Amino acid sequence: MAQESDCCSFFKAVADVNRVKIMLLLARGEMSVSQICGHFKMKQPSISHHLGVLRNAKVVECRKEGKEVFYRLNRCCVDSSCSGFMKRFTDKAEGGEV
Amino acid sequence: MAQESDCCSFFKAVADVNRVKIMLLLARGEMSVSQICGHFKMKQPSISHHLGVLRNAKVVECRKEGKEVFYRLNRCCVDSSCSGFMKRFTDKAEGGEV
DNA sequence: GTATAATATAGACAGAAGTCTATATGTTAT
DNA sequence: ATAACATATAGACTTCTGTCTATATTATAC
Repeated sequence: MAQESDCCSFFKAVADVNRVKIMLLLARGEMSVSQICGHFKMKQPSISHHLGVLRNAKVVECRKEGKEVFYRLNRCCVDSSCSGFMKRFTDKAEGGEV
Repeated sequence: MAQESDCCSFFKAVADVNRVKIMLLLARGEMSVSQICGHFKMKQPSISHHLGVLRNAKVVECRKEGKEVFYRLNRCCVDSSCSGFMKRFTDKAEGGEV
């Protein structure tokens, strides 16, 4: 099925405290990078790095407006990844090959 | 709330392909360490290491029987961690402090 | 054009994490 | 007590990851 890498890209993205904090911020609404930076001690490049990880994992999406980039949470990704993951452990069909 | 560390211990545990594979195996039922080893190329100490990570995160539980240790999946942990995590992003109350 | 601002990228570095070999611990059998 | 087996732990090594500084990129303003 080779689905582990996908599932893991989500979970790896979410396995960092600062990234979860960013996600919680974005859960309140769209935010520019500098606005996000305002909530952390980390430097801007570190924030950009985390946003990149979240973006690659489809956990957040962004849109450009002028010189700013606005990020928003992709709740669908969070929900489907979590739900899908749970399901894998109740679905008896899986586990045949590992 | 300082809940991030807990949530992250689960997600860190789950953010590794081999650990997810172990979990999928255990979803089929209780298994001894050597049985688990039989499904991987990794050496036994590596398996034990991963089991330790999963155990610390409460993702699996174990019981000793003679010289063998049987591990089983703690579905409750998986479900509550995933559900709880999803909830944090729909619950508007959170996000006040980060 | 140059300057300034917002974000991303590159590279260095430290610390975390995964895998290995070797060994310790604990359990059963002889 | 000794041996054999199952599992865990310790330590070394390598790779991955998070953070930083410095710089590149892109957009606006002058």
